[in-house]
Amino acid sequence: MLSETYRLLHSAFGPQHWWPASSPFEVLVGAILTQQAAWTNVEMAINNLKEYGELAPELILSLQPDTLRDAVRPSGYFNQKAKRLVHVVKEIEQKGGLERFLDRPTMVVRKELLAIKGIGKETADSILLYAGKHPVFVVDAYTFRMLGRLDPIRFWEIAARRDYDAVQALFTDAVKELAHEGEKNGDAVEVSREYHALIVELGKRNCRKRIPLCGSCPLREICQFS
DNA sequence: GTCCTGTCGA
DNA sequence: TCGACTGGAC
Repeated sequence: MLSETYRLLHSAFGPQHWWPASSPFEVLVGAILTQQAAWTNVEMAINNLKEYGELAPELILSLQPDTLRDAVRPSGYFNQKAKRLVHVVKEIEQKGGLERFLDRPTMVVRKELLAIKGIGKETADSILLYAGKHPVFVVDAYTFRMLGRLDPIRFWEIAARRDYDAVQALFTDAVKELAHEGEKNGDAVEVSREYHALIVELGKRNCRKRIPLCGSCPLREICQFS
């Protein structure tokens, strides 16, 4: 089911080459700024930050609080996000810097990320998958929505409950299948990166919240909602 | 369940 | 003019 969904999305939308960032640290910053915000707004915020220099831990920690707040303003929740950024960057610098922090067993890093205020499961998994190369699946609002519509009998409950772990387990199995289909899909990291990006694309193009566009949806043949 | 917030498109 | 946006903390 979810393997077929991947094939349909991939052949309709093509490779997404995510995350749109030029360094692991930029992924970290973007992962925090994109919480409940449109990516176009996050790009504005990141460009603002780059006005002050190379996007690096030292830059975040050297900016005055109100300067930082104004820079991230376009991404919304700017008071929270400015503080969140500083706190997260401090924590990770204390642990030896992002690269070294990430270069350890997946579940060890994940547990430490979740212990940092401002990082929940989705943000932690985004950082693991796109800043590091850890094979974890990122579940977001688009994923819950797609599942709840695709097969309400099976998925409505966990989607309505926003059961992150249950949904992640479903996709982890699908990713495992896809990664074992020879060379064509790539390994678990590649498939997970691509799959999440494709679901986001689906959420924006077709599986929209209020007015879904089912007529042109790549999943229309297997979706109960259409 | 509620708060936090700017930007864009229907 | 309003809903939606790759959530998380309390």
